[in-house]
Amino acid sequence: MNGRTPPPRPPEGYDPHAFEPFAVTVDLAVLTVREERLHVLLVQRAHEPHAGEWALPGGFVLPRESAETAARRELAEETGLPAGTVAGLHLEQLRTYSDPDRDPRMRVVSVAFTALVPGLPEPRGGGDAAEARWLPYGEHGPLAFDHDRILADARERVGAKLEYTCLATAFCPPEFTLGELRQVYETVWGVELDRPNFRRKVLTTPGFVRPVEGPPRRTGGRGKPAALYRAGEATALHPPLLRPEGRSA
Amino acid sequence: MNGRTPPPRPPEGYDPHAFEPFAVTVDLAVLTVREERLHVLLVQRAHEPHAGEWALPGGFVLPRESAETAARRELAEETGLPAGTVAGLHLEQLRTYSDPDRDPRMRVVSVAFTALVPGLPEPRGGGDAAEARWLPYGEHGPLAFDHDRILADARERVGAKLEYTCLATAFCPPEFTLGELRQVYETVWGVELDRPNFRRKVLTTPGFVRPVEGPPRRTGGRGKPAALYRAGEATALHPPLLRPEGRSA
DNA sequence: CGATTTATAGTCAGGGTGACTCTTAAGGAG
DNA sequence: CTCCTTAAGAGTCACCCTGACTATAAATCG
Repeated sequence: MNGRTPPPRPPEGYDPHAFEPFAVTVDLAVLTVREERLHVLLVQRAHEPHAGEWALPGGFVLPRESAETAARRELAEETGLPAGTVAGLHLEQLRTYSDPDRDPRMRVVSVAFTALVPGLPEPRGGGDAAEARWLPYGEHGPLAFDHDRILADARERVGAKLEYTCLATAFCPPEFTLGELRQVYETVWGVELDRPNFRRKVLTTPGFVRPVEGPPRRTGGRGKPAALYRAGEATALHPPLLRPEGRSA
Repeated sequence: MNGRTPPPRPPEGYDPHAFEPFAVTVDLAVLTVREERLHVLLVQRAHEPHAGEWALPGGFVLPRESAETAARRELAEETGLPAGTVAGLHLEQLRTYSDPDRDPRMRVVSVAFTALVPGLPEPRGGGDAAEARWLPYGEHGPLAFDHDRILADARERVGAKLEYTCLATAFCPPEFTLGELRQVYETVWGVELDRPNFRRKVLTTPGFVRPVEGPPRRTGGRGKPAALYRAGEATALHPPLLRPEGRSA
């Protein structure tokens, strides 16, 4: 904003229709961990341009919406999740992409968000998407527009945030085992972590997780049953949980 | 972006003038360390709304500009710095503010940037600003629009980035002493750091700083002359340099 | 049943950090 | 000139966190 007079070209006053308008959209990089792999929610575009290609879900910001509101609305529309569930999801602004040529039709500025979801509600492909699916990160052809870059930025941001926040619990269901939590780190970072050391770090960080009363649960698979935990009240991680080698995969 | 059809209301096709447009602006939180205090570059608004009030510098994104380009252009215009100097400055996208009511005139979405500058070129108040000045952080009345929030977000972001990046050198002139570098941390974080420990940490982090050949320089004030350093090639800090107590001032 | 897999407990050495002391080299006050 | 103040820079020491590693318990699978 700013009370500046509008841009010199075109030079008129404040008539909203007097100069070339910008369209504002949101794009969503929705990530989840599924079958020990990082997955992304993608939609197949129904219209030109880039019809038939895969893209991040998203859409236009409505006249009376903030970008955050629009992002939650689009997320609910595209995934078919009930609005109540979407309201509780971790949604974070990533950055804004404003290259003048990023959309061939007109000037479109897009505010990108990152969403981390635990369960895997199979999407329904509502709205303008021909189809919506979870695809393993990296196992999709080039995405439409500049979505490959947005997605890469999202993954990098999430990987970095795992180091110094308690964000990893956002990938897990309400009750989870330490093994599941460790899986999140290993999947996003693309590394293997030492089980006992990871356990010690998580349990000695106050407020990271809270144990759940009651009997342990069988993971359904092999191995000794693991205790269940819930996300704690802490949001930051001091000291941080650094990934093994400076950079991620 | 997204090839979605434009929003249902108004429901037309892709005629850029057919629906209510958004204006897109940039706002700049330009920070520096001056006389052992954090300072912000502010401008006094010349026009309504909020005429006469202090605000962050910024302005409209032009039709063929990206937000980053617009931010550098506005920074040069408002501060009077030569374009070459501005090109080398550290400029980073903070986040985008899109509340529907943040500007009373029309729908304005603003991409906020944070800039860190070393020296203190006294600004000239060009452009639409009645005046431009460096003001100590916090010692300014409420700012126009939602600029107080933007500024607070910028300070928090910068404080966090000092922990795990080499960003602090962006506050320093090309050649600086470790005392000046330490001042940056102390000023932004609002804490006192142990001199020997800070020195050890900086010097043992590969690529953080590089010593400058030649004689040491007198700081002009009292105390033993300090050796000079330049910024190194490293950008990340592994392990990080954590502030004493979880949160900043 | 034994092999495998995973959870969980525990040990141990090394590195980084916080707290601290000491010396050196400037400027300022008398 | 001398003493005091200030800050740079060198060095010590103990503690905590971490990575590497071993061991045990409890489940599934063949």
